[in-house]
Amino acid sequence: MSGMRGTLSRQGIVEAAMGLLDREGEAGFSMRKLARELGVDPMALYHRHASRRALMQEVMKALMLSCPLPDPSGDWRADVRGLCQGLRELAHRHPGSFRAYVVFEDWVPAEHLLHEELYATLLAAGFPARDAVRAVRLLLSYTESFAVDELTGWLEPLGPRELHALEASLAGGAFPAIAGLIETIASPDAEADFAFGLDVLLAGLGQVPRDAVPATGYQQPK
Amino acid sequence: MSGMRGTLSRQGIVEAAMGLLDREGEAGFSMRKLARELGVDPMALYHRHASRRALMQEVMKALMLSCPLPDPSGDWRADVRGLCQGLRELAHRHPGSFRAYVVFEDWVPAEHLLHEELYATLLAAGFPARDAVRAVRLLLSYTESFAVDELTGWLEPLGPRELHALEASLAGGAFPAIAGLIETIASPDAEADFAFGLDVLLAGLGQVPRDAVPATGYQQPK
DNA sequence: ACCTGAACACCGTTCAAGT
DNA sequence: ACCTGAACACCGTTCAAGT
Repeated sequence: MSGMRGTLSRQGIVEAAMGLLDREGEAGFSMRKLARELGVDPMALYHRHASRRALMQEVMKALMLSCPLPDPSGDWRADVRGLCQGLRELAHRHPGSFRAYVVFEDWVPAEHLLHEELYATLLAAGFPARDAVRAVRLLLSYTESFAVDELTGWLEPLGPRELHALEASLAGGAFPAIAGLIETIASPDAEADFAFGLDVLLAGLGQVPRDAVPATGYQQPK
Repeated sequence: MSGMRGTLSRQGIVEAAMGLLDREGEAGFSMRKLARELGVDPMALYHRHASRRALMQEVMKALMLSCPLPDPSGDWRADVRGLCQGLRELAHRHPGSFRAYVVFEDWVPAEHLLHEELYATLLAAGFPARDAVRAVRLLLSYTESFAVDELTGWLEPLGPRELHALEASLAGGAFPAIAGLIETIASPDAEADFAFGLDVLLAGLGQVPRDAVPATGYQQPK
């Protein structure tokens, strides 16, 4: 892209933007920096994308189009787990873009690919419409929050400096519960913690809809 | 604050910053605009707060200090619900600051007040340390995500323009599950949806830790 | 001790001009 | 048709100067 003479393809700009975002984070991203990397005048970008926001939408689209979507297995719980895990892997592959995606206030049709799989899985498992919509919101916001926490470093063991800062903030004894949990807080385990959350959600989803009586005749998924 | 001659108290700046943030959102906030509102030179602010980031930390502190913390009732589920509901109300009261808080990458000791209540509640309910820490992460990220979605408007019924945009994005029939759920997606109910998610989490939390072996870590229940 | 104001190195974006 | 470059209205922050 960078060396191509006079040619700034729409897609080339989007890929470069995604790379810059992933390398430097949203705070480190700017249209001017992107243009510098591509070796063009900043305004050349505006010929292909009307604004920074429009370009961001294209980046989000590219991001969501590259979200892994494992094939259905027949077991809805396994499928839900796989789809959430795929989204989490996307976050690991594209940390800056993923973070920007989660914070971004617009939606983008490319999200439909993942949503469709989740909805289809839950509907096939017998969830009534309302519960399926709520469950998907729950699963996505869990996975997105968890992944963003990972990217921020909140699921890595605390270093001595961070541990000391935490201990210092507890001085005075006003927070006995936190103080008693300090070793646990200091030693998270991203894989096990993520699995725990999914298990809680799946267990809860298997229980709660029982009392909902939808028009369509709901069977509790087992 | 604005008219006080020559006096810029630390707290006055923080309150004005919180107000500006809530009124205009993070994108609409700047040190210069804040100074303009306070009727001082932008650099006067730096005399009290070393940087925008430091000021933001003070805003986050003030925000978390004003989080409602309902008294314990003896029923851990009710207490968890109340604490999450309090956090959600904080978001409604301080939309811009809350959003900034969720996106903010630093933590602030004032968060301990809410965390302590949640940890104490769960520990008293018999949760082992590891599960309590995981549960608190789960409950907080659920509530924060939900509240941010509310602030973004994703829990208000879709207007005709938005509905049309969604329908247009489904043209071609590639997303039958979404298409079938369109009316449900278009008519969320913030109160009921929030309660549903809490019910799922509480039901799941009541199930999952039972099989966990506290000392060694988590084993997946079947 | 506290506030000011010029200055620096940035932003996103508009617009007229170049090829 | 596509790119450029000056310009505008912003940023956060440094630093020397004022009171």
